[in-house]
Amino acid sequence: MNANGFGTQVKRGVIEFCVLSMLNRREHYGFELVQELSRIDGLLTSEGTIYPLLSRLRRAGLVSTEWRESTSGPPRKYYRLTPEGEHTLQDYRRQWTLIRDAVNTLVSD
Amino acid sequence: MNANGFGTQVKRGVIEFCVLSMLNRREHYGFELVQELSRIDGLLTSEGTIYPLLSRLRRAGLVSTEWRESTSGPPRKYYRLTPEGEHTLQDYRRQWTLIRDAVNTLVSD
DNA sequence: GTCCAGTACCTTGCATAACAAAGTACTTGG
DNA sequence: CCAAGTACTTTGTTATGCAAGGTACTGGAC
Repeated sequence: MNANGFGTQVKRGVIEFCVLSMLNRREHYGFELVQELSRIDGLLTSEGTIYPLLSRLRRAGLVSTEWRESTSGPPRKYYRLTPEGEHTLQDYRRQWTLIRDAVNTLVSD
Repeated sequence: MNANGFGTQVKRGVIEFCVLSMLNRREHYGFELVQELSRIDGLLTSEGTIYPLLSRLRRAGLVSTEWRESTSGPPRKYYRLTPEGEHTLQDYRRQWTLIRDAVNTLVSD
């Protein structure tokens, strides 16, 4: 309800969209997604958000995973979009554009 | 998770923002908000969403209410922004701009 | 050689909120 | 007189962000 709540609630919707978009560009591992998103003003997030999200995307068949060794730490689990994931992303893009424009119209004073 | 889920999740964040913006322009009663929002493509909503939201805004001190008779139906509960509500709206505007631009940058291919 | 920070994964529990559904009550037209 | 529209409210379900805590490996500082 307060200032923090707004960001939280909006992010609830857009984080999944952002993750799919990032995976559409190239594969990422989870920790990397957390770091890259958190570097962006307004999208600060944490492992407790991203890892469960990635599990859901996997269960839904939108991403596939592959373990790979790292030269400097624990192994990493890489995620990439499946064809179904690409299709879903397209759909999200349409919906995002719709909602974004609706909101911009409504809230402009 | 599916196509419907996306809209739901994004709306979870922006509906409150939209309602505050609409109340900033002029007072509205609840049913009216449901109808006006639902006319906008991408913001379809229902009474089960708006009435609890208005209660929360009232409890948080962001809106004030006033019952008024209608010439054509049951009495209406009108909502208007409090000074604190206006302040919160300003804050939401900043956050929305931040997140909107971040998402637009991220998801543009 | 031991300790601490960093990397990288995962899970549990809590709080929040959209929505469907059902309920109340008043008004108007057929 | 009763169905449909207006208008408000509440209950239960479900989803999800996040804090917090856990595991495990690596490398540098002391």
